Amino acid sequence: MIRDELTALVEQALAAAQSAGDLPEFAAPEVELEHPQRPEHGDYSANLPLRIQGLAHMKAVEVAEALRAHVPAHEAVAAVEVAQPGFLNFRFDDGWLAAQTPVIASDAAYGSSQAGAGQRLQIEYLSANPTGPVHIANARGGVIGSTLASVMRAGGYEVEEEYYINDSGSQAAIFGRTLYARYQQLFGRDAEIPENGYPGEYMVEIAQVIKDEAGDRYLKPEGEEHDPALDRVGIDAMTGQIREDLKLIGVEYDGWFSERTLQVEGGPYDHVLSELRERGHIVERDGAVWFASSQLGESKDNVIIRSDGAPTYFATDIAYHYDKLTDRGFDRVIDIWGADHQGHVSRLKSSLDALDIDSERLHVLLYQLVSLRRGTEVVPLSKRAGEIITLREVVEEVGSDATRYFFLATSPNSAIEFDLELAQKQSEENPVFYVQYAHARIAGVLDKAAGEGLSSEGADPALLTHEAERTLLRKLLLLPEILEQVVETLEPQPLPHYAQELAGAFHVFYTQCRVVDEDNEALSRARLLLLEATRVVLARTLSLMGVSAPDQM
RNA sequence: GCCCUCGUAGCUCAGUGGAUAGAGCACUGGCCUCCGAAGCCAGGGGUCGCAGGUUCGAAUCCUGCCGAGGGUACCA
Repeated sequence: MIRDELTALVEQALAAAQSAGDLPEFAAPEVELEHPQRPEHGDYSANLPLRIQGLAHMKAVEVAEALRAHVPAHEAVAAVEVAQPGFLNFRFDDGWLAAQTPVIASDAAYGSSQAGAGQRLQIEYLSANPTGPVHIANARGGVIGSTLASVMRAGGYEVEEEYYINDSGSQAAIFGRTLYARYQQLFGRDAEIPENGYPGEYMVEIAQVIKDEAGDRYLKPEGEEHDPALDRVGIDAMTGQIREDLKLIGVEYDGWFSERTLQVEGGPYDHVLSELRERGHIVERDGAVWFASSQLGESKDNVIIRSDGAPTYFATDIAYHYDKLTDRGFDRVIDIWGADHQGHVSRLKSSLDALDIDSERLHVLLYQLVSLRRGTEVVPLSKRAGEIITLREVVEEVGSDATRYFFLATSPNSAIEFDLELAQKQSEENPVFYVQYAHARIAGVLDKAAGEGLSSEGADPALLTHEAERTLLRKLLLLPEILEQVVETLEPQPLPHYAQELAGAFHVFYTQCRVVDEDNEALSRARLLLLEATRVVLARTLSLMGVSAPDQM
């Protein structure tokens, strides 16, 4: 991308200035260019002179002058200027800028890179317990995860998206007991929902579906334990519903991984346990088996097998990550978790290190929790509370595009509040429509032009000299940098903000520059080309966010 | 108590070492005989929680304090 080329110019200027004796020899920090806020400061700015003034024992402005004298010529650069208190500013050449239009317009994958080429990356996200429907707070992880997956693919990674199904353990057991109670009730028995069970109505619906399909196959004599096969049927039904609900917001996985399969004889769970035991990381105490994590600098030990013989979530999670990072051979794994799992990060990483797996290959991205409100009233989110606001309900009211945009535009580090009462209103005011409207407008103009027999064929981009045209072009050139930033920080929020800026630049252009003009066909063709380039970048940005790019609204 | 995250315009939030801190919503005023007014233009509104420190330069980094959310289970 252009920024890297200009960065190289500064590095070359430094080396040349030093070898010419205009600057003393010293090891300089890495050169980084930034975008000045004010247009009069140019398109890119290097603060290197300010950072090395001490090393050079010179005033920053003098350093900048020495560098400027050695900056090699470049087709994209019209001017290199020194500004107080010691910046080195670069200004684009208008001809070069305009010439980027056809390059962008013809590259549907504009902004892609090969940063992750040859690396297999797994992103695991959402993975809500399959003990109830997906609710709106779960959706935040789904939107972040699916967007990151798209962006990482654009960054050259080979990406697999996975949902980890917690189908064993105590929550699954309680789910099974609740389901059996509901199932029995359908046969007229006076069964009670267990304490800490799942009282929601959806359990009745699942029981009904099972009864419709299997009749009384799972009905045992009163007082007898229920058939564990019922649990699996129930979990499968719930998982199927989750899968369908997530499609509503454009979340689809490459794989669904069952926690239970880790525990087969001789599987990852057995292996990890014996491996940890051999390496001396296991202690037994109070009838339970512990991972001796305090020896590894953790604040405490952690139970991995409870005194009732059942593995904890932590134990199977070690096995799960072992499986991903060794057996399945991913180079990197990204887990996206709600902040309520924050305490789990450090002990999981320490367990991987204990198994000689470099825990740096695992990135856990935490997002702060979503709270729900209806007006001034706080709505509880727990599945074990009666009321559940499902993702499906919210999406049907607010729409997938507005929901995704809402979750993408805020930093994962900020807790957010979803107000159901304002959801509809907020959706109408959602900036996503501002962006989509830009896309629809472009489609409309291209359509009109085609109707009049006009196209961008043979366009001369050098005619794009209007201030609004150049501003728009400058925005188009930013996409590669935005994608690189998301790949590096694993935070998606630059995408929607960029989309909004780009749409804004387009709307200004549209207001000031008439595209289809019978009296000036050459200019019309050039502007149509600019529209095509803008459409490529807008559509690409929206597509990476999982938001639709409509031709009409 | 200890650990993690947050505190920026009336509201919702961007901005994580640069030059005069931004956007959307809300508010005030203006712009459609002309490609979509879901748009554009102009305006008001800020001690960037508080106090120190580091730096040529701090909303951004460090320390302390205040406030909010989360964690600190033989739940997941």
